[in-house]
Amino acid sequence: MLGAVFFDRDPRTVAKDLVGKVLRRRIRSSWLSVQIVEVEAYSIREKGSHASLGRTPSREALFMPAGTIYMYYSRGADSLNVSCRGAGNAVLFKAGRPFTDALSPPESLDRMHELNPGSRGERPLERLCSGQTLICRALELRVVDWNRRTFDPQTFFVEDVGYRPSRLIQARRLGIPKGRDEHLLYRFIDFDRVRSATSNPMTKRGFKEGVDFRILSLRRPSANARRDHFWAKDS
DNA sequence: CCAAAGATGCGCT
DNA sequence: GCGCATCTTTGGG
Repeated sequence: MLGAVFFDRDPRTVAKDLVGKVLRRRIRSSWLSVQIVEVEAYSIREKGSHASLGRTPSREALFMPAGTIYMYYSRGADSLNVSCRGAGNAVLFKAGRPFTDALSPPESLDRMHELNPGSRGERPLERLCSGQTLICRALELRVVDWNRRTFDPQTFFVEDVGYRPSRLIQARRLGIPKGRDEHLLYRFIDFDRVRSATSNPMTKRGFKEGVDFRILSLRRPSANARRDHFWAKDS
């Protein structure tokens, strides 16, 4: 299980490292699993974040220690975040892909389809968790149960299963109104699994490489050199 | 009251 | 495959 130490870092670093990790959720006796495909980072220092709107009871989790679950309800559905280093900083889980292994056998997929049925027939497996609220539906995660709580190895946690993406797409975040730091490239998508992401920045009309998105290769040259290069243009 | 880190269907290019 | 209207439910002004 990834603990507080994992989340006690810059939310952009946490977001990048979360791509490929697996959400584990126990419903009664069966474990449901979703591998993370897309994540967004939010900082209190920019206007896209909920934290920048002020500290209120419903946003309190954002200001609690790194690793605290922040859930909110908007437009008829729940969304999942985790607080990171720096009061008000967090990552938002945007999309994932159903995952099976010894802990979550193929039958677990049936349970997820039940929890998140399509309005017209069963969803394609590849699109079952391709949205922030779809993840929450498929894993039965709700604000009343999980907001302000921490991960728990008995019922809900994040696991490193050893998967390492070869490339990430770094892009603008979704749903950020104009003037709210919408240009920041704080969204990260597994290049090889973009079909399970909310949308594909590379094929979006009007999106230009180097402005609206960029490709990060995660081959193994100096991690520090990479990081400096990637973030050199941030304010 | 109404905007909100959204999702869906339907119509189009 | 994309854009836009429409549906959604709650917290906060």
